[in-house]
Amino acid sequence: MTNKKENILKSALELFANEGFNATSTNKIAQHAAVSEGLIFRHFKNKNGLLTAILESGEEKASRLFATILNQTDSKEVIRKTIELPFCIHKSEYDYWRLQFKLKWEKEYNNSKKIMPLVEKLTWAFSMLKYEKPNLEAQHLIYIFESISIELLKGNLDNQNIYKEFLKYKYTV
Amino acid sequence: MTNKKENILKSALELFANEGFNATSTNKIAQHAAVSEGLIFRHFKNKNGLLTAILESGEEKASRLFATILNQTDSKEVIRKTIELPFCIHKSEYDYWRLQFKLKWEKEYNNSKKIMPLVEKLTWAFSMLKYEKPNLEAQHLIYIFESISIELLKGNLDNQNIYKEFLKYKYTV
Amino acid sequence: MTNKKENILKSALELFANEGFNATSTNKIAQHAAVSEGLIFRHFKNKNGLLTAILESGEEKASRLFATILNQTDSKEVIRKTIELPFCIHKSEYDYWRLQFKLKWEKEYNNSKKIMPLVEKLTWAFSMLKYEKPNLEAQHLIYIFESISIELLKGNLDNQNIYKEFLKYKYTV
Amino acid sequence: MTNKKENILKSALELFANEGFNATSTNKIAQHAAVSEGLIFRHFKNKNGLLTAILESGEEKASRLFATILNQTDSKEVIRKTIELPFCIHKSEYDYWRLQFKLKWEKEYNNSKKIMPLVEKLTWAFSMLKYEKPNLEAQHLIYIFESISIELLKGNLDNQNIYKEFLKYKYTV
DNA sequence: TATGAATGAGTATTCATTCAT
DNA sequence: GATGAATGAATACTCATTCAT
Repeated sequence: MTNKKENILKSALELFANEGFNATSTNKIAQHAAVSEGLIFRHFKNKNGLLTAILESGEEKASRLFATILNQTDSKEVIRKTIELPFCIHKSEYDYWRLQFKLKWEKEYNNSKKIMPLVEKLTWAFSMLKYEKPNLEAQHLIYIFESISIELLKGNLDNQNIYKEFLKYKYTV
Repeated sequence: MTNKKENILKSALELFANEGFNATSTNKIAQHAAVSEGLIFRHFKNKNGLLTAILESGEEKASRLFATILNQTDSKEVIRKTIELPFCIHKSEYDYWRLQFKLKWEKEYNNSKKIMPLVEKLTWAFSMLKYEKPNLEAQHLIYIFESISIELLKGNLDNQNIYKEFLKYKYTV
Repeated sequence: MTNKKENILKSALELFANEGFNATSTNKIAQHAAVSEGLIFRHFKNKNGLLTAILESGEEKASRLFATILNQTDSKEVIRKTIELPFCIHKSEYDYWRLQFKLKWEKEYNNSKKIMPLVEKLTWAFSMLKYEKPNLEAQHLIYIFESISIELLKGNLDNQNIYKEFLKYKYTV
Repeated sequence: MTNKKENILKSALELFANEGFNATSTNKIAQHAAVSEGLIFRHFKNKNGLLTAILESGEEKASRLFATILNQTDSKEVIRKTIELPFCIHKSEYDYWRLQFKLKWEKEYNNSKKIMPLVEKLTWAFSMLKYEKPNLEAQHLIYIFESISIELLKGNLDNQNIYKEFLKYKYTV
């Protein structure tokens, strides 16, 4: 991938994540990436193509993140890793995830099915640990997981570490 | 308030909530409300003014919703009401709340302080019930509360009732 | 004439003179005059009608101004009065005259014929005073007259009094 | 400069000069120049930028015009050249100058200081010629100069040549 | 007489996209 | 691969004007 193409992807990600897809003009992206506006269309066909490219290039990242949990064989470890996951995301990837969460509000991009493997793994973990209603417990933890993520991505991290410990204590992991 | 003005407010709310603020043109709103585009600006000065008007007219609704919890004197009842709150919202008000949640992603509209009274009330409730870390428990429940709300507003209500009962059971309320 | 109608005329004159006819919206006039926009159209049919009304209501003023010169029987006095005329205009009438001068640049309103009687009177005066080319002298003085007027209306009155005396000295009047 | 950019400048100058800045819509300019409306904004940022570009591109023209007088070393020649200047302007530049004179009525564009060097040169010339009040004489001639210019630009050139000779005779130049 | 709601055409400007080079 | 000129449709917003009350 050429330097300029990558610049476009980076700039677009940053702008889409912070200002929103619709509020970001291709002109702004071009300026931010220091390339001509035409180049965006040469590389990505259109603005939506650019968004798709960003999302796809992040897909791998996302899979790798989940994989660390899905590969776990110890049930307690599955829960612990799930709780810790949002805190492990590197700041440099916040833009990508902020964009993902924003897009969830648009029907076309609401790919909530991606989290299903994690739900199933958690269900398995909770059933191993003899929780009464493992699937509801899994859903419960996912909800908490999502709220933490949102809070972190919005920059409200005040006492999140204390809360993380609180959670681990609650689940004795 | 004249009929047409109200039409504009209704149409705009619906469109902003479903398509997003930026993605909704004033022209589209006018057509949807069956009024001239100019009328929007005569009544609300500009597109942002229209958004503000929508938000303000919903403010009251929101306060009333929270009030039912904040007035509670029984600690268990506070928790039970909090869990049930998202399920009590009438479908006709979904648009308003969906808009609110979408806007939380824009810095200018992130009024996360509005929920503070509820956090405090929950802290009080948990401390009354001798929970070890009442403020963390409050934050915890708020997180769950927000995730449920998001899920409901997005239309994923499949087994939410079962989950609600699960939660009430968990908190023995 | 009702109070409100007069308010409209005054406000419109002020705004037309200072911001220009095209740059002044009827809305602005209405606000400035503290009346409803509709009233403007009730009284003057349309924006152009308002301009016409202003111009007509000033016509009389203008005629009276010129009359003081045209009635003169002493030739020297004619010249002296012509030189002094621009300086005699009351500040409160500057708006009217500024509007007049601005409109001269629009073909439709270029009524340069209004000054003809003055040209003729000056020609007469100069011929009485045995000037070689009285009609050219008249035209000459009119040019000076107009430049002074423009300068005064634009607010460049620095040393205009000295210049006035200089002129009177030049014409020995 | 591309062909189309120049077309825009030419069309805008013509329309601004004849119909006025406010009365000329960018749409009209685009049609007149046979380009898309968007191109105006790509080249000049906004309507005001277009005006500025026109004015700047004429600046040079103006300087060159004045220079022929300012470089003069013979005092009589200075006066003669000043009198003749308005008559030397080529018809093709009338639009530019008409625009300049119109804009003088708007505060933002009233650059009356540009004529100062000419005033000073004339003062010098009149003092060389032993006129009693050289600075007032300079101002006087400038006033005449401006009135002639206005008359010519408005198309009232009937007997202007006779008047020009009259002036030269008056100043014996 | 006076208001204020309402409109349709118009305004400057932006946008995503195309294309010749 | 990369640019920059060019476009047409859209955008938020303004305007003069009408009309029912």
